[in-house]
Amino acid sequence: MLQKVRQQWKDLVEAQLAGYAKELVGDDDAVSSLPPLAVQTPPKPELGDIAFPLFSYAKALKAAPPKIAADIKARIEALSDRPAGQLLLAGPYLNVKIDVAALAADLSREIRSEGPSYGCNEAKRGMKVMVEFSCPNTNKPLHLGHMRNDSLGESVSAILRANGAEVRKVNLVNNRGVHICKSMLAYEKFGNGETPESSGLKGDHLVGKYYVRFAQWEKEDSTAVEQAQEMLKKWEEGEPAVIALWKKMNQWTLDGLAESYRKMGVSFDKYYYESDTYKLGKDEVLKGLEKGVFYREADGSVWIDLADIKLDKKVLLRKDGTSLYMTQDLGTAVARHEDWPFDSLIYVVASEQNYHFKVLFHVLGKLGYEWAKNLHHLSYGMVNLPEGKMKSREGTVVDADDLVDQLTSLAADEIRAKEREGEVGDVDATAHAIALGALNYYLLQVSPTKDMIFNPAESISFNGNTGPYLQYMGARISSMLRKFAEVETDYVSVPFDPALLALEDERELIKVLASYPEAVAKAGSDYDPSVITAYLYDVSRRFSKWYHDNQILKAGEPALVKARVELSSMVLQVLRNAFSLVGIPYLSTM
RNA sequence: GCGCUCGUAGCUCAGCUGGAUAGAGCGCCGGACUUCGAAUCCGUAGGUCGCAGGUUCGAAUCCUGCCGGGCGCACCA
Repeated sequence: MLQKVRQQWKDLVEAQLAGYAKELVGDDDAVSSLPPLAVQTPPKPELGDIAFPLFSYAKALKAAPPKIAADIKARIEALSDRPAGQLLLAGPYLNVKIDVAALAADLSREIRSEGPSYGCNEAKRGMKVMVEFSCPNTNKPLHLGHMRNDSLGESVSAILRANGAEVRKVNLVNNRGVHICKSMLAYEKFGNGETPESSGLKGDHLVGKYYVRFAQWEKEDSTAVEQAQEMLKKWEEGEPAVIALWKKMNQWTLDGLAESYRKMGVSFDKYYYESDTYKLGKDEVLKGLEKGVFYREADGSVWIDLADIKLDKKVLLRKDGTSLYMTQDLGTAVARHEDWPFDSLIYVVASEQNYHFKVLFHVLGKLGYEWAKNLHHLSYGMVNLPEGKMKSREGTVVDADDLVDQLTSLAADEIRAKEREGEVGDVDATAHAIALGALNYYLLQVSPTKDMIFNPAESISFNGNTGPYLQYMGARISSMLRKFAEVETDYVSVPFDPALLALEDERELIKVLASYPEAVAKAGSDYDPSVITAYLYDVSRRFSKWYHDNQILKAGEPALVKARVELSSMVLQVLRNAFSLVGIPYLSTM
């Protein structure tokens, strides 16, 4: 919306620059070789709303930028038909102060008619995008690292939907392998038939307990790992007792994970299990061999030479003909494309695997899959603690369930401390929503590629730049609108007059609201939820300052009340829309 | 050693497709509640944007080198 206004002015200035160049220099070459016009935002509101820096035209036009700015300004002002707004000179910049009242009028209409879909666009209309995330192991519960993954996966999926894509969220559960056998073995040896029911432990925590137990036992018995490998062999041979134990324990974990996901607001359209996919890919590799894009070593193993992307050689099939991680991922990608012919597939996986995905995508391209060029690895950095890395051996791993519970109980304490139980109604549900808002916002605030430090003390703070702060702004506006609703009948005949929103804070707020669609588009093309979190904070901060300094319901003049209420309700709609993209539950009271 | 990645205020982070005095939050210090919910708002202090070159009218932003942190470099996943 703001984009449109900007473009309008850009076209106009560009056209005038061309005309000006022709007059000044005289030939068409001078016109066609003009540098492109940059569009910027002035650093201070009093300098205008749109800025056109003219430095780069000095050479071509043989004139000083301030003079060019002045001349272009004069030319535009001489036009009879031009967009509403005012031109300002600021040295080498030609700035525009746009007609914010007109913008506000359009914005109000648009937000009212589009509601929850205000900000959405059609950029990816018709595109099928698969998003893979979470991918837990079935030998332990989720921890903080998974939470960053899940937050990103959910958020990116929502963002892509807002950009018009058809999204399918998928999970690939890692339910087989030696590490799974380790917890099985330890359970067999030390479990004494314990169950989630008998122990009172959540299934995934119970299984995790035996994974830890294995690590302990491994130190006492040097044959432990060997025994686990034997168990894996039996699993692969389908030995009934092993399969039965595997099924039982996997189910415990999966039930536990399902509960964690529910608690975290995470869901999937489809689950894939590695036990079904781990043998895939062999055919793909053999096809590649036929095509001559791979080669076979004397020992029978199959390789690809990655010299063309300046990497080493990589094994794709073992000498005994069995699959590897890479083989599996090749096969899984192909199988999924057959399942659901996506245009693009996004893997939300930690940056440790950058190399793996670089190779995977390249190999798929070599195999001739044209969709390979639309595969994307959404790589994210580690989550560390203030003391350093999380280490399972040192017991510093932050458990996902514990964290959510802890935050929920702190939020509940806060509600009680503020004596808001009555207004809030369901304290637990509200506290839980606050906990999720706090967590998702904290995790999504940081650019995905960067490692981040998770400071528990800071994450549980509900003040400052936090999820609850944003939720609070939403709740405040809702509260105010409820009050307004009681007297709304008095205002039905009062029209919304956007010209009354002339304060600087109001102008800025309107512009920010009008730029929301651009934030959604950028978040979508960059696969970056932090664009939305930053946007949310910007809107909230501006709103709270304005709201603090100015009265809304008590503004006096009915027309002014109406205008400010209208602005507030626009802010609320945008907040809610953006909340839904980053996993922050909206609360009408808190 | 090679590759990828990050290095901005005491701490946690924005800003990075080059542009006008580098921004927030936390913390510190100091203000604002008989007034639409103070989970709020305002103000002060705090930065050679890792270092050195280069490109440019202009560099936190682009290029090169160096230094420092992280990750990766298995016929493991």
